[in-house]
Amino acid sequence: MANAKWLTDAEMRAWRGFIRRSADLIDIITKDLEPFGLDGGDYQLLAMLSESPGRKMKMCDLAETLGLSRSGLTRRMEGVLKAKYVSRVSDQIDRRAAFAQITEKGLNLIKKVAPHHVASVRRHM
Amino acid sequence: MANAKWLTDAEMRAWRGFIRRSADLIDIITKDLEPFGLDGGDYQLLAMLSESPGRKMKMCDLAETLGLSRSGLTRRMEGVLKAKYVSRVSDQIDRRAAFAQITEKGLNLIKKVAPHHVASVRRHM
DNA sequence: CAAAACTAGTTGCGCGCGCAACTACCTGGC
DNA sequence: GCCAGGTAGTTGCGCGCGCAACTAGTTTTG
Repeated sequence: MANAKWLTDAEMRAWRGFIRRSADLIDIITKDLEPFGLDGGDYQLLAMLSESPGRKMKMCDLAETLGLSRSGLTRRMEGVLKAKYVSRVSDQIDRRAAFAQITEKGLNLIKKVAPHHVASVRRHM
Repeated sequence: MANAKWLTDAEMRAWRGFIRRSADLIDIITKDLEPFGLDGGDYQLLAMLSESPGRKMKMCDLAETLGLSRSGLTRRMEGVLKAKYVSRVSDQIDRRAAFAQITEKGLNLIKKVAPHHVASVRRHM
């Protein structure tokens, strides 16, 4: 069991390092988005929409792909809706559902920000 | 630039995958600690103290190693203090400072939880 | 020494998130 | 058709965190 314990210690150090570095990395890259008035969540949201067919996604699918709860997405939408980067489009077939659609303004922003963001990711990885 | 763009897309997928998987992984492993009444932050705190000389650390050093702000650590301490897993010890030399010292109860807990946690990390990595 | 600059820890506040409860709508069994 | 059960989205609430401001104690500078 001494051997197993040694392995465990080494793995734990790796694990802790992973936790710390992941958090720090996300933090740094988020800060690089600040000058554009975005945070990491906004960026991911706009990026997903900009690459989706029709520039739109159903709310629940978007929440899923962003790793958010439905309520979390509702709140996150508040910001990008108010900034007119995204608009809501109701689904004519399923009247419960709604789409989030990126606007021209949002599209222009993401096109402008993307190179900086990519450079930031590449620089810090 | 087409080539650069292709690389960028591939890297962005990797980056997004990394973000998602990191978050999911931490989430899963945190949930595996719930049966013991701990979350990931409590575990890291107790683990750090249990391995420190004298079973104690200065608050500000502890905050640093845990990747927390000083205020964040103050709040996190509330839980483990109330549960009597950690006690506060004031520094006789620098009277501004305080130590967090893990108790026998906390030490017993971390010894009991560690194997499960390690197994959880190894299983999900 | 005294005054200024710094440091350790706490507190008030706001943010982003998940969970649970709710409304509105759709769907499947009878 | 009708009602039970499921699903999309919103809202109330609480949690954990960082930032800024504060207190109290320490170090530096003149």
